Amino acid sequence: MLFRMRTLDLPQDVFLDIFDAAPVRDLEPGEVIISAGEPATQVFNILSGVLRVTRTGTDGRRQVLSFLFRDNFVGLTATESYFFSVEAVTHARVSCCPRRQLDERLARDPKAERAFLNMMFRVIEDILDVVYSLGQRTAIERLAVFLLYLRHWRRLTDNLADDNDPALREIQVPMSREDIADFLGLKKETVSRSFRDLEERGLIRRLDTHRIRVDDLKALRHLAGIWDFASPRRLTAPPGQPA
Amino acid sequence: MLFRMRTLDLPQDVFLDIFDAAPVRDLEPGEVIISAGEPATQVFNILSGVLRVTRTGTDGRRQVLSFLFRDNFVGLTATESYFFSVEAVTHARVSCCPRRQLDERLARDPKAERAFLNMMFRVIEDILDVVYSLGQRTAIERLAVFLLYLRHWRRLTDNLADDNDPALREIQVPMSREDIADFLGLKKETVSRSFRDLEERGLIRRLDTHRIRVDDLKALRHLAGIWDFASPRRLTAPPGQPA
DNA sequence: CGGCAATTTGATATCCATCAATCGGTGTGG
DNA sequence: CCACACCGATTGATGGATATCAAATTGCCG
Repeated sequence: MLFRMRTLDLPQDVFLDIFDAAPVRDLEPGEVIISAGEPATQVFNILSGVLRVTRTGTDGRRQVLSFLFRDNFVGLTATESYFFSVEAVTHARVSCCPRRQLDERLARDPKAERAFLNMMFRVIEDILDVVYSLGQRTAIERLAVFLLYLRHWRRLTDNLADDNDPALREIQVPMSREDIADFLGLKKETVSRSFRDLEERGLIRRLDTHRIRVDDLKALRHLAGIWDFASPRRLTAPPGQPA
Repeated sequence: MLFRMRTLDLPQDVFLDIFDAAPVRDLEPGEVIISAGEPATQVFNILSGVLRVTRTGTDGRRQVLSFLFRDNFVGLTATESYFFSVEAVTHARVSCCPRRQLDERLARDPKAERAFLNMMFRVIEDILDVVYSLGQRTAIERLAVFLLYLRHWRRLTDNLADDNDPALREIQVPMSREDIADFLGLKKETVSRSFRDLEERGLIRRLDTHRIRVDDLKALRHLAGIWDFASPRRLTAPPGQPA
């Protein structure tokens, strides 16, 4: 499915080398690389840009299952066909590898398979966070979590080890309000209003549609009920940090 | 995390034999076998009964992440400690195995590891169904999906290969309204009202609190927007069935 | 600068939550 | 066996959060 390959704290790239020789594809915003229902023959590794994984019901309701960032990958399924679609949100570069090749690699190399398995656990834990958000959190709380999620991925893609790095005072929001809404189980108008609420409460400042300045990170984290997305996930401030 | 070990269509029990010699524990309703935060030292295989996997926020909001049925198992995590709790819903029997033993088994036996990996994919797909439900479906639709989900598990635990088996006209609902609510992201009163709505629409009949008769399975499936939970998951009726 | 699409904002409607009362089954003690 | 108490479920009345519909504004691209 969708994988998180990059973390600040784990050895990585244990099997990403299958993508080394793979062809690279450049994607325009909106371009589709996986369509629900097609045979699942390829896996992709994201080199740059942001993509979205979606599932759309017969009545047109769409759920964004995940966004994909650098070094994430998609495409592996238990079934013979994809049950989700994947499209570019921004300009993006992905490398494409036949699924068979990954299968063989995993079958041949126990270490790779083990690494893969561990990442599956991470993925499950990530998705369960989403389940908790959708089930229990209010609109503004979901948005707070989402902003921290974007901040987290910015940290990973840009290799910013320091949580206080000044670059992290601004959060890049590459996707549309509608994408955010479909990810958070809300409507785009509600997302807009929740941004305004966060701004009125003094937690953030909207610089423009796709750039948010964080004015009160502590309060944002408190509202989100989560400290960060690093693993192990912290529900409270790490020791040494002001709670 | 939480695993689906039993399906109607896949070879199974590839590595469940580690549980053969494991000690068995009998659980009273409400009894806890895993507490969030504890070191993740054990894995469990459910022999009978129903359990729930929950995650509770610091403010007391609780999300039921999953229910567990026969031949499901729980306990493996990417982290050193559990980030969820597991309690018995009904009387239940589980067999308990040191996590280390499972780890070693998977490390030693590539076939087991591969089977494990495949089931992880199933789990992810199941959870993504939940994500879609929580994000896009209304209360009554979520309940319709939930009833089909219980029906599906009844089929698996009782080995009812025939989808039209008369035993499946009644759905057993072992958990409380509050458990259902916390699973579906609703409140218990809303669950009650949605049951009544389904009854007023003629789709079901409440025989008693924990037994539901299905009067119009086709309509229930249509409302749920899903045909069944078998894999590959069908969004429409299988060929040969009346749509 | 003009025009289109995305976003924001406003007014209202709907769905679900909340608060409160009643119902119904179960177990206990008289 | 019945009265009572307790707990979960149901139902009712009301409130609040989010959706919907519509308009105004902003941003973006030619």
